[in-house]
Formats: sequence, structure tokens, C-alpha cells
Amino acid sequence: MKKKKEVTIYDLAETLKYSPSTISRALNNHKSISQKATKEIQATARKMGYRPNSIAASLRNKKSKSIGIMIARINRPFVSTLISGIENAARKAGHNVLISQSNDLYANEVSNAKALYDSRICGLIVSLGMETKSTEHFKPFLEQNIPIVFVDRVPEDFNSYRVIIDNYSAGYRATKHLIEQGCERIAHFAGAQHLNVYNLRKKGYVDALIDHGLKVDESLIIDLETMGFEEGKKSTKMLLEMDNPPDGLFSSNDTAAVSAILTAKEKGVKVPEEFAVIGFNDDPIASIVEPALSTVSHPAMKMGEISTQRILDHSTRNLDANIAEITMLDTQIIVRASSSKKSAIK
Amino acid sequence: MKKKKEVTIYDLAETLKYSPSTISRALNNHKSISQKATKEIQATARKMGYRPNSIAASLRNKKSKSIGIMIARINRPFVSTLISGIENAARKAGHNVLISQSNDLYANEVSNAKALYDSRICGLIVSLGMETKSTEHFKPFLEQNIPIVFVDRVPEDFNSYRVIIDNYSAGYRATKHLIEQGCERIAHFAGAQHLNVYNLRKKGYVDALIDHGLKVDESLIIDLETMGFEEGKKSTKMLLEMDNPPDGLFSSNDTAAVSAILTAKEKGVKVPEEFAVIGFNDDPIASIVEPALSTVSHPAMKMGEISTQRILDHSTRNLDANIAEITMLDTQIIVRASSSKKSAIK
DNA sequence: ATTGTTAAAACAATCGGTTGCATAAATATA
DNA sequence: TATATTTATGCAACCGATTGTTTTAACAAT
Repeated sequence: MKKKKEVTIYDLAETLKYSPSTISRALNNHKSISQKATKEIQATARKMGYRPNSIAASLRNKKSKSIGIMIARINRPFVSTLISGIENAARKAGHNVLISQSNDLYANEVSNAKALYDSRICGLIVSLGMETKSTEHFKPFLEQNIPIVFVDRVPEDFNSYRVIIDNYSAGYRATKHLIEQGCERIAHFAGAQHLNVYNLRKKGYVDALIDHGLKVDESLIIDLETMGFEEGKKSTKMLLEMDNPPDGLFSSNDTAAVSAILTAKEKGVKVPEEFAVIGFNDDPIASIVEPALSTVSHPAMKMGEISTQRILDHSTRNLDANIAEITMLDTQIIVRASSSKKSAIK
Repeated sequence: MKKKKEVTIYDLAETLKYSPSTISRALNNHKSISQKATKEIQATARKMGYRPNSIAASLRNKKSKSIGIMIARINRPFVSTLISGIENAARKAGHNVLISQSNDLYANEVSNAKALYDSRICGLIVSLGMETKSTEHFKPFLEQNIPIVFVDRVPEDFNSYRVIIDNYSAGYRATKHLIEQGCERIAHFAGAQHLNVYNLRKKGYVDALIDHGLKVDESLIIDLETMGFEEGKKSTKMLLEMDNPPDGLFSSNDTAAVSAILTAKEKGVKVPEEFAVIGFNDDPIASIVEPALSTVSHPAMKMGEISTQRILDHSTRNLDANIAEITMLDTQIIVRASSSKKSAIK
């Protein structure tokens, strides 16, 4: 209840008979303060338990050292790793990280944007939610030249930084891999098509089929709004019970892919011999399921670090937030047993 | 580059011919401002694109609406779900969430504590890192009556809020479950023993053995500083190659437990018939591994929500942070195939 | 001794809200 | 009509740092 009085630069000024401005400058190692004074002030500050009030500094500077994050849900492997990367890089640079999740609701995304704006963050890192179709709520940031970095799930029509993977190429290569393993009827679990990540993966899938002389069969392409375990199960059943069932599956996420493997096994369909599967994300479950799931790996941690770097550079170099700078990172096809029809994988 | 001028309460005051104090009060729905004025002011604020500067408010109030989180790593299922719970509850109450991870390094934990303190957070939620043995760095918060909630990995000797599970009971019941399945030589993967979560689980394990007339064999108890996949594999090998190998295993986390299952299978040891396994946490991998891993589930999301609630209540009810209020939550033994020697589980 | 130059430190305004207290206006009471 | 009471608004200090602009002091040059 009774709080200890906090030490401010005014207290230090009074104790040391310096003005507050000298104290402030000394604490920030400003060159116009003598060595002697700087040393003395810093020593006393430590002794008296002085701790800077970053709120006061932020107010005066009209900018905080906080980076805001907006994502749909924190507790997903890709997202939490992304945040981890952001946090590591931000912390190293003396910045804080403010998180907000929308739980995939557009209304939350809008109100979270406001809350972060009100906190006068110095930059925003966003991975869009399922429902987001408009980007109006991001405009206030640009008007204040606060940089926005869209990661992974990015909007099509908004000028700002982007840190993404080549979803088209990844989808193409994942499909090509199945083709090379001898698959001839490849199904695809596609996610919500208004999200770039999913529609590009699908495009890659389609083009890979075409380029390799395979027919694109719409009945094998299943657009799942939610790519969950249950949806994966249901869709797999449907596919495997067709008259002419597929012999391969490229799923746009690992959850549905794992679900497909388990469902196939349950139905006595051999994976990969009769049904080869490749997923996307390289979640922990991918290496645990049997047969282990081939998948496409995202450099999530690195994407976080790069996103943070964009924001830090932005203020350092005093750039204009209203610019589209795209960073595209490599993905890797991880071949495991679930797609290895040709050679056995240990 | 050219930023739009931000609208402040002074701008509103000038436009509407009211004093800034009236504007401020009207925006906060203060009762001493007339309905008419309040309505007019709020409407104009919206029209002019006014957005409150929470930094300024925080400075004046000497307290922000930010809750700080300190954890070792974000990208772990339990932790990210905990944070998700914290964020949901905080957001609902109009608070922000600041995260920091120590990567299990004590030095980082100390510097993160300082950074969060400097941000004048209104409360702190902590789950301790591996290296943390001292709690000195948390004292400044209590001196300012800033509530600290320790979650899951809590210190023994620090007066503050605690939100935990009954690790002793969970360890006891997990072990008892294996005994009931007919196990007679049960091994235990124990984590770092200076952390409450691990030493209590171990105590529960030991007591369950004793209570059921089983011998406690120290050679079956393996203290792992890091409970990772590799460590689990090595330890399992060691156990299964003993002259008198165990017929059951209680692992203090799922990663090592899953690793044990895979290693046992690799060595041709049947799970659960020859080697029953139960883990801890109910990570996603637990339900994917085959046979599916029995485990102990944590109410991670709820722990996050409750922790947030403690902090919110603290300021609302104007309590003293220097108090030990413990909230202990139930865990659930989830029985899956990996431990079902007696009855087959679908 | 006088002026010029430089280094070191102080002054004072500023950032954008919040709030105790004073004041003014409106209404009620005598 | 004069006074008491209530309601609505304004005044001004404050939160704790930062920084452009003096001011003062110290020393050098003439």
C-alpha cells in the first residue's frame, strides 16, 4: 500500500545540485556534459535506484519504443515462433513488444488496431485474420508514418512492408514432389481463398499439375474455410471413398494433412504407397505422426526477426511508411515418409 | 514523411469552445459534464478523428494499462496458450500485453524485468526460467505495489500471487494410473529439481510408489536438466537396456514421453504392453504419436485468464501486492493408448 | 585588461492528458 | 428579491523526461 517514492531526474538534480536537463543528458551520455559530471550522475542514479520512466520519454518524443503485433491467435506453432523471433530482435534493440490477437474476428482486429495506435507504437507487425477483407483500419498508422509490416498473410492492395514466403513456388514444388514420387491424381486441401497464402499455394498446385501433364480435377480440390482436424478427416473420407480416389494429397497446412494420414490409415489405405501426403508449415506434429509427414517449412523465427528489422530501420533511416518493400524468403520441402513412395526414408 | 497533425483534446477544446478539462471529462463520460456537452464533444471527437494518447494518460496517472509477461520461451504449446488466455482477458478489460522472453537465461530475465518496470506496467505475470534461483529482480515491483502473479513455475520464497496446478497430486495420480494398469517398475523423467513443478511431480511419483507398496529405485529416476527429444531418447535407451528394465514411465513432459514411445518402438519394445508411458502437458504431439500418449492436462488458457484477473482485481480493489494468494487449479489425467494395458482405448 | 572562443550547465517550453479546486450559471428555497 | 444549493465548466498544476536556446564560466588570444 505505502509505495516507495520513485526517484526522478528532479530528485537527482536536487541531490547533486545540477539542473534536470544536465541529469537527463548525463544519463543519455550526451557529449556536452563533462566526463566528471556524467560519471558522478550515473553513479548516483544507480545508488539511489533511479529507473527511467519510459512513458515520460515517450510522451515527450511523441513515440514509444514499442512494436505492436496483430495476429489471429498466439497459440499456433507458426505464430508463436514468429512472435518469438520478433521479441528477440526487438529486445536486443531495446524495444518492447505489445501483442494482440483477433481470434480471427474482424471486429477485434479493428479495435486492436485502435488500441495499439493509442499506445503510439513505433511500428506494427501484422498477420491477417481469416475475416479481414478491408484494410481501412491500418490507414491511421501510415498517416503518422508508422511502419506496418505484413507477415505471411498479407493484403493484396496495401502499400507497406511485406515479409513473406513464395507460396506459389512452395505449392508448386510440393505438388511436383508428389508427382515425382509417382502420384497421378493429387488432391488439394486449400484454405480460405481470399487469403494470399492459400490461393497462391493452390495456384502453384494447379500449375504444377498442368506443367507435368496431369489433369486438374476440381473434385479433388477442397476449399476448407477452417483447416482443422475434423475438417481434414471429413474431407479425407470423402476423397478416399470416391470411385476414383486420389493417390496423393497436398494439404495447405499440417493439421489437415496429419488428419488425412490418420484417416487414411484408419480406412486401411496405405500411406504413402496408396496415398502420399505432403503438408505445410512443419509443425511439431508433422515429425511425430506415422508415417512422418512431408511438409514445407517456413522460416518463422527469421520472418519475425526480419519484420522487426524493417521497423527499426524505418525510424533509423527516416523512411516513408507508404512504400511497398517486399522480402521474400525461401521455403524448404521437407521430405519424410508420408510421401516417399520411391525410396524408403529412415 | 509529412505526418498528418494529430488531434488532441486541445484541438477539440478550441473547435468546440470548451476547456480541455471539459473535453477530457466528456470523453471519459464523467458525470459532472452535461449530457448535451458530452454528446457533442464525443461526436466531434469522432468526426475529427481524435484518438486518445494513452501515453499521456499513463504519465499523468503514474500507471499504464499494460500487463507485462515474463516467460522463458513463447513458442511452446503451454506457454503460448497461457499468453493467449492472458491476452484475451486483458484485452477485454482494455489493457495491453507486453511480452518478454528470457530464453532461459537469468541475465535476460533480470534485464527484461527492468525494461518492464521502466514501462510502468500495472502488473506482471511470470513463469520462471530454468536458471532463475534468485528473485531479487522482482522486488522493485512490490515496492511500487505492482502486483506480480507467478504462474506454473513459481518461486518458493516470494510473497505474491500464484496461479498453479497441484503438481504433487498430478504426479501422484499419473503414477497411480500406471500402477493400476499393472506396472511394477516405473521409471520417471524428472526435470530440473530446483523448479517447483518438477520436484513436486517427482515427490508425487515417489509417494505413489510407496503408498502402493512399490520400491523406489533411484536408477529409474532420471533428472534431466533439459527435457528435450534427444535427452528423452538417450534416457529411454538407457532404461530399456538395463538388466531389469522398467515396465512403465512417467515423464514430466510430453516431449520426452513421446520420444520415449518412439524409442521404445524402435527397439521393438511394445507400448503399452511392455512399457506403458504417461507424459505431462497434453501438447498437440501427445494425441498424434502412436500409440497416443496418456498425459496430464494443464488448464493453460484458464491459468492465463485467472492471472490477468488477479492483476485487474488488485488495482480495482486497491490491495497490497505483498501478499501470498494462491490459486490452485485442477489437472486431468488423460488416458490414451500409451498407458492402457488393461482395456483397449479407441 | 579586453575581447573572442569554447565548453559546460541552466532555463524554460513542451509532449497530451487528468484532476482538485474555484467559479459561474441555473435552479430551489426562504 | 435575496440567499442557499445544485449543476456545469474553467483554471492551473502536475506527471517525468527531452531539447533548443540562452547564460555562465573558463580559458585563449590580442
